[in-house]
Amino acid sequence: MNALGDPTRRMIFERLRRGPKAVGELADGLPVSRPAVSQHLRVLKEAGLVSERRDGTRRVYRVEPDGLAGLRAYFDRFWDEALAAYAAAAQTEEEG
Amino acid sequence: MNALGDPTRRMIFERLRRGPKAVGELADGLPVSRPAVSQHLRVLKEAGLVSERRDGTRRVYRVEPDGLAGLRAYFDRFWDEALAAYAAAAQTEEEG
DNA sequence: CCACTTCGTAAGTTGCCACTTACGGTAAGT
DNA sequence: ACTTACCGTAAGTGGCAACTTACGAAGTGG
Repeated sequence: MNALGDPTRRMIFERLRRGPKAVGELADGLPVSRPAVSQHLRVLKEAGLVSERRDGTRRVYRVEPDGLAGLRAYFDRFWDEALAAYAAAAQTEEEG
Repeated sequence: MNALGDPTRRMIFERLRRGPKAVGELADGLPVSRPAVSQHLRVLKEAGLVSERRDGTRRVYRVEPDGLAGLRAYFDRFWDEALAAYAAAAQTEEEG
């Protein structure tokens, strides 16, 4: 969650959702240098949102479904609770 | 999305999902001062995640369902695309 | 009218983090 | 062995944002 706070990191993550990409590929078209992308990928990796596969001298990164599922679960739970609280408040107001 | 990057702001938002709360209420129990909470609430408000209602000298904040729905939609779309890309990659590998 | 509560904002400071450049390491080709 | 491609990391810097304190505005009650 903290990991997706940075806009650049979100761009990287969004590019990765289309499919696996190497670091250089990701850096092309992004307004930051390749090392910067590399550092962002480390953060995303530590957050469990991406994983890495070595392919020769290249490192191919891809979205990690489990990490993404965690985020989804977080928001689903949030959604449910918020909606329940909302309904409860509306009913309380109706009764009062 | 940027708005939920900060941990303190997430705490505030999570407290708000249980139901509406005033600024002072939110600040109690949080490790930051009341003005800090107020500033965070402004950010959340500009992001469309919370809304404000005046009640005497108090300002009661609550989660804005539309904003929350936007986040949910973002992740749903992300989830779908990532999964589709994943399935496509798996099939390509199977064929190859 | 005055005291009290609740809050937003202004101003200033500090710490962090996103970024760059420079470097070293590993794999593949010739 | 040499070169080239691709990448992670170290080191250093700048800017931003999260925080504090201080203050003023708006509402309520005696």
